[in-house]
Amino acid sequence: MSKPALTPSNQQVDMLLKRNSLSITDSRKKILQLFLEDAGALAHGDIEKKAGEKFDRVTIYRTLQTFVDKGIIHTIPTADNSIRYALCKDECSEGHHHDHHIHFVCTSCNNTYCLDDVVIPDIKLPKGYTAAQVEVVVEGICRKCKAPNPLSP
Amino acid sequence: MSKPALTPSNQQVDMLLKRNSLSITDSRKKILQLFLEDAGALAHGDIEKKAGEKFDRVTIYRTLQTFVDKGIIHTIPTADNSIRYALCKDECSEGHHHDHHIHFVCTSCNNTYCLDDVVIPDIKLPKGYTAAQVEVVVEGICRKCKAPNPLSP
DNA sequence: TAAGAAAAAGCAACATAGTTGCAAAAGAAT
DNA sequence: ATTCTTTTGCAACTATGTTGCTTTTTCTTA
Repeated sequence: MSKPALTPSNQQVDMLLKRNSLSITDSRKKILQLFLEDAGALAHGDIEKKAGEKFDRVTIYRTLQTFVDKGIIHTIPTADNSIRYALCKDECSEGHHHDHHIHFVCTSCNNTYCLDDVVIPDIKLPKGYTAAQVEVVVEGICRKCKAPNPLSP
Repeated sequence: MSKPALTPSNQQVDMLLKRNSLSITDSRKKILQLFLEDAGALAHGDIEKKAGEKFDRVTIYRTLQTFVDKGIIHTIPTADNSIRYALCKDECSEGHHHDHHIHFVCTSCNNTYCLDDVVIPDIKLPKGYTAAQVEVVVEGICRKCKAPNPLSP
């Protein structure tokens, strides 16, 4: 079964905002809903399009920044110079992100997914280097885009 | 032994350009020298500054793109939405990059280094996902910034 | 080494992404 | 409902990157 894109209830979204001491506004609700509906990651541009020209660009920028600050979403580094955002898991809190999962960018559909179950392996650094955070971005073909080849399992 | 920042000879730079079937121009020589002198990675802005306002912005963009196309430099993904470039090792060729090393971003000096000796470990993806390339970016404190003799500010 | 062909640089204009200050509007609290 | 606070939208601005076209430089070869 693939994840159905069910619309999150208004209450669900409101609760999430309240839990983070954020006032409930149209733009925050709409943007948060977009994240909850979408399995992948969203860039500022995606949101601008999906929100249907309802909100000012600046509002979207500020809302995203607010969500990042609160630990609701996190940024994903990409090679193509566009910041993408995805929902954080519950362990994240204000000013304290724990993104210990890898990010997968599909070169076919151009979506970015958080693979929460894939653990980042230990990286042994040379002497003198201290790691604070490790980001792993894998490029390739995602499950959905995998060619419908009848021979492959 | 650490890499001394010796100025590469003109011939050395010219050879490198010729080997890649690139005509030898002032901007290409200058930019290539900057990469050879610098152990870390450079962003477009860094080059613009270091080149001393000698070249047009567009020329720098196009030169970097040319170098990437030829496999002389490669791009490094960063979280802060600025593309950085670093020299490729010899295995890279036109249209065929092999960046199997990790990238280290120092949060103190803000430099990016290619740690060529650190091998990217195997990442086991969920069923259905196919990896074409894996990018690992480690944030932390680099050797120079940790060193007891703080020479740079 | 001079002349023509090809490539690259420079310029201008445009496009996209992101930021800041401020007034108006919406949300929260009483 | 009124006040206070927060957020929004607007305008203007900066930074970053791209494209078309003309001039200059480099390469070729005679």
